[in-house]
Amino acid sequence: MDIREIARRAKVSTATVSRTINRVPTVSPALAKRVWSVIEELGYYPNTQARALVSGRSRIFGLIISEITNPFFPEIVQVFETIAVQHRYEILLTSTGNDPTRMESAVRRMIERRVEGVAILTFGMEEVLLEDLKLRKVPLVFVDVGPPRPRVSNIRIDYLNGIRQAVQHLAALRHEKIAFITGPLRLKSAMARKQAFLRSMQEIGLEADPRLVVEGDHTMEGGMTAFTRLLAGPIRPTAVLCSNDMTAIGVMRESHDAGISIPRDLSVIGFDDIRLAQFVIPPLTSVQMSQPELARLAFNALLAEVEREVPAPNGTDYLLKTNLVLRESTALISGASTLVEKQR
Amino acid sequence: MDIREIARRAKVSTATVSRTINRVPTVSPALAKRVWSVIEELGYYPNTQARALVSGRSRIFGLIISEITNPFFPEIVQVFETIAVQHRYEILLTSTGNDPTRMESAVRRMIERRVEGVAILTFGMEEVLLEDLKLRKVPLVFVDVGPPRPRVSNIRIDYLNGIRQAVQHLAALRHEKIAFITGPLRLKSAMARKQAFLRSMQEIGLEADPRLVVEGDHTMEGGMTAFTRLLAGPIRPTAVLCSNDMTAIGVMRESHDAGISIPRDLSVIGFDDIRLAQFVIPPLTSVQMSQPELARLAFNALLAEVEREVPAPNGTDYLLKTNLVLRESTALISGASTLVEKQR
DNA sequence: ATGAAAGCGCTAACAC
DNA sequence: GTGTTAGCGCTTTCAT
Repeated sequence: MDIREIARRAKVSTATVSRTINRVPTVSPALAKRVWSVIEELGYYPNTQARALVSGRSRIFGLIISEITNPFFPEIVQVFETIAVQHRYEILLTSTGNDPTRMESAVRRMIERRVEGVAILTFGMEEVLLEDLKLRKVPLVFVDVGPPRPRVSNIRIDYLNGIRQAVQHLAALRHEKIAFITGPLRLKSAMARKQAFLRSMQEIGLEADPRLVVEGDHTMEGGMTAFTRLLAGPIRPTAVLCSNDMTAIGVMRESHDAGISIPRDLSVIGFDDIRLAQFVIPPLTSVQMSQPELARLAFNALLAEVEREVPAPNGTDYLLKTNLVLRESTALISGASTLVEKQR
Repeated sequence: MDIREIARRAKVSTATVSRTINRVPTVSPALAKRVWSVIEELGYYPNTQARALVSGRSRIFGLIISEITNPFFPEIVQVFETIAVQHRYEILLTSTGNDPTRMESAVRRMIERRVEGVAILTFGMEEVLLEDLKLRKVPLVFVDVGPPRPRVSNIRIDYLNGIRQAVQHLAALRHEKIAFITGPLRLKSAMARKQAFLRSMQEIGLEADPRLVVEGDHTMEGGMTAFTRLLAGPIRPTAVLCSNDMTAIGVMRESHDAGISIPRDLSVIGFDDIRLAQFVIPPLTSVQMSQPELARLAFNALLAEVEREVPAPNGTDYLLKTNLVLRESTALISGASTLVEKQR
């Protein structure tokens, strides 16, 4: 069953059927009605590959993330997909696991399917592997790390805002010995978080003791290890700020095993505000980097680029703010029972 | 750049280029080499839509799940995708949120893209909405609920095996007042779990008190509510088995708020063994329904159906076992310090 | 073993 | 307004 079959039965040309389906306004209502009724009757659905072939538009966007099993990403995927469907786009999803081989194969698949744009939300720096896409002038959107080029957009994260709030929140609770567990420092995003922490401490005249800044790797296990090192060190922190939520969850886990009660003995703050942060016990205070918002920005960046006639010479920048969300993992240093009130 | 360009530069016909790309063995090595080198040089990638159009094979499978943000699904998506890529398939992913409208739109999109098969892993019963797919003889694979039809396969879950292990584990720890929090009972999978619980209790001569069986909805909030109802009831359970992990996490959360210590005062067991089960405090003992295995079965079912010449009249059944995974949320009823040893 | 050519299902330019 | 028709980029007979 194809467009000709419909044309025959509706006694019109294939062009009219095509116009009807694409809602071209010049089709007379009478004919349109006849065509639609045949379409309904036969349960006809146009063939996307054929449409894509002739129109030169696949209506597919690529979405590259690190790992769908990393709790940071599912919500991004969900929102991205929802918006895509609303705009009649399909998405080609790939988890690369930061494996260059998989990244390469993802790029090949995307080119073969002729994606109209790709969002690279890995926070990594596999930029080189994307040469093939750039060559083809496929619109790209990165987080923080995209090069200044036409058709390459960037979502800039304002790490400082939320981290400053976190530090000031801890300071307000009388904490001074505040530790920071970083992410893998080869990641620009991890480095930026660390810098934001140091700066925030300095701003309020607190010294960020180098012995209280240890490197993690953004996993729960990494958080556990890092916290163990912290405990073994010369200074016992009363609060610890983590470069992401999984790290913070590792700290909570390790604290529990070590008999340290949160928030009574130790205040903990995460970063990202993944959903899981609400589920742990106690619910984790975290610096929110809105995943829905990130997904929305990424999609809109691609869509804007696709629709733009003349691309900006250095791409476009978008800004994503971060904000502290208070829950129950922080308290006054005294260890008194005064818990910080829940925000929600 | 297209296949003609390659043909021209390699001084062969487009047919030869096509054969080379598709590794048809009759192409002479000399020509093949020439063709490949032109392909490399120009960075040519064949256009998938054109191939799909002429070959009639899209090399796309649909994957329908409830919600990617439900921690049960990310690993399934990950494994399904990985296997798909290995077989040069792409996947069209949809979260329906059990919303019939979204289900309908998903089906339409999948037909328009001419998917070669669809895995429906929603544990729901939106079967009616899939009529259009069945009409087109698209291979389908369900969990438990697929009708006996050609080209419709089923993955049958052996709920009893794991739930029996869970009940016997609790019994071995001297628990007798064992509660069960069900899922939404309109779901066949939730009903099957409940039945498995009742039967397991009966098998070992324990009475499943109806007042200890309450309905939840497979969410954390539902687990909290259900457990509250349990606490308000006439009998105080010493152990609670939950229809899924999120429910169990709700119970843990509520227990924490109520000052009930797990596993000292209450043993808790979940179902599904999502990754999150390892992250909560204490790590949750759970009945594992292997998500990688489920994904693998689903993919292979579709692939087998695509490659089968003559479909089995009533589809094919596959079996997925369940097994108890011991962690730290269960203990002897005495409340003594004897913790069950970790399995890993 | 290789090439010429038909055609997959659709859109869009052009003609009326 | 509506129809005719030439492709979109590829695979696949059918000749040779």
